[in-house]
Amino acid sequence: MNIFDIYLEKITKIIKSESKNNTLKLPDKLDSVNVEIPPKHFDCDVSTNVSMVLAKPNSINPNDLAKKISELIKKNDDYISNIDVVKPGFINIKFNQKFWNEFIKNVINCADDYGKVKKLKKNKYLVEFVSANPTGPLHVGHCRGAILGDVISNILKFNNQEVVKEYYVNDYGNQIISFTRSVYFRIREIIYKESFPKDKPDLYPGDYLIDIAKNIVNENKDIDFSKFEPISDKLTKLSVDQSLKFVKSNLSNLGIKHDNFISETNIINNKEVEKSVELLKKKNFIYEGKIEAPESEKNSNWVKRNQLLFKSTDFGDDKDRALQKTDKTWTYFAGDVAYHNNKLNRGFDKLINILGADHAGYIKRITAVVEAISGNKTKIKCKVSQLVKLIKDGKPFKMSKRKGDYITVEDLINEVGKDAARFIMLNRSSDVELDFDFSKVKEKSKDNPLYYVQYCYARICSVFRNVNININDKIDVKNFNFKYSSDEIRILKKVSEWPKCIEISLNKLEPHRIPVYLYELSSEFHSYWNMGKDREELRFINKDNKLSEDKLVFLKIISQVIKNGMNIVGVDTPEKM
RNA sequence: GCGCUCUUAGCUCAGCUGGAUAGAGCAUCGGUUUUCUAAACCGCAGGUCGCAGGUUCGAAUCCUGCAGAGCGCGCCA
Repeated sequence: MNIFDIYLEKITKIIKSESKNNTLKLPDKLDSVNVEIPPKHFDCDVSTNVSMVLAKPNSINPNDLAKKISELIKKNDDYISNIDVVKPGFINIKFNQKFWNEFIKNVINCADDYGKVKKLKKNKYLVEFVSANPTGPLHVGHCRGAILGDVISNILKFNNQEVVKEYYVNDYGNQIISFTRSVYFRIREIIYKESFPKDKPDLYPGDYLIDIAKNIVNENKDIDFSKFEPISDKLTKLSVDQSLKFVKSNLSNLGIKHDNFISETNIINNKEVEKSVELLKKKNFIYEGKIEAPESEKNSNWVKRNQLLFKSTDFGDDKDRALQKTDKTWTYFAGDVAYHNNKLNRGFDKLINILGADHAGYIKRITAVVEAISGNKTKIKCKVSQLVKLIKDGKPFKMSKRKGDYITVEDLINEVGKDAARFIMLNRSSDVELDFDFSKVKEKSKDNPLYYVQYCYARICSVFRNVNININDKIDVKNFNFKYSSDEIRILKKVSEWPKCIEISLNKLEPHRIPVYLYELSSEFHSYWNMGKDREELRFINKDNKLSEDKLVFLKIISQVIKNGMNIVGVDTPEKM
């Protein structure tokens, strides 16, 4: 039940019917008419700008028009206790007890579904996220994008959308060759006691390669490791598999599970690149040509060469993009073209890619590919997760690949826990760089928004515990008739904003709104709780050690919203803290 | 040089896709526990929404220009 939508519908109906009677002129579009949350200092529950939008086409003062429309709204509506017209022409509506009764019954009946966007067309989504190179465990930088993608998927699923979560494995190209060679040297270290060549810059030095090498040696007694060349393909596959084991375990520590892992090598071996290039050629988006040196290469020995290019400039990209190297192998981009063609062939309605800030420059060419192949039928939305600045002991902490100052996801989870990592990483808009302060995240206080929200839930649970009622029991509210004070209604208003929070998070793919909202709701609740210290009538449990029906239902719906929200964020709601 | 993102209180950030007197937390200072969980609450103070124009009845929000910060710009992936 989204009370803002309900009243927007109602108001739209009223003005349309007035327009039919020729008593009101409407503009071409009614998009800008809205029903919103009024600022705090007004004593009302919802407000609308309808008269300001309609004033101009009717050449009438918005205040006068507001008076006329507010009369029409109030007529035949016995849920309104008061309706005001305020300064520029806002109409402010205050609801009566009957309204809040209906509202509460509705929330109780919706239960786990409360907040879902109604009348939403069911779409098939593909969310691609993380897709980090399979050359080692995930580090903290990957973490934010991972959580962002996971929670965006949760929001979509909460709204009954079909979602496939996918990880694209870049197991092809030069980096993987270096990686495999590094593993090979580690294997020689184990078997032939040769020390690892530390001076070669193209090798991966990390200690985790030792574990990978050990596992490979132990699990493949039949392989002859004496020479690299004969086993290179096999070793590549084994190394990537081992590496992905780390990655999957990291993700699972974060509470994340992908549905698919798609291998770039498979895509290339299946000739999907050739097929995609053929397709684009037919559509006239591919040609042979030369590209200019980038600005950063102006002074180097850049050589212009003829090569296969994709016309991404047709779609607003800075330059056309190369598909093939001189040695005729495919570029990374070519593989990605094929991968996106593959996505499109699987019949998704919408594609979502979560990228790290360092890959933002890639967005234009990939949206260009999707547009070119699908003929603009399937939309792709790329979300960028900005950098995470680590702060330890009040100082910025720079990560480098050198041993020792490299924080992995595992380190992070060990230090702060899955829930704190998820909640804190989500608590900010993904467009903004995030300060991640280790000491603060571990703190069990108000400084830590996770505990603040969880504590709210735990407090509610403790009330239920004290009166021996199971918080998860269903409540039959059919015959209830509640009476709430203005302090309680203030919280109910916040509860009524939940569907709106979900709707915006969904439309804009901005999960940070959920933790922000949950914090605000919790704040209202903690505030109310403390009022009970001075005013006995505001306590939940009365003198006879009973919980009134009013309070029971009141607590129930707050806990319900917190639970629904925390489920989406993917963190626990402990009943005791 | 070009592209993307950002700039709101001393610090870290929200701000509902254009609304009303711009909101939180931290830090500072002061107060609240014989009472349902003080991991909490209450109060004081703090603002030229980077700057300059424009669109509009109305701009922190949209457009243009400028300044600053970050990231990126390969036949790497």
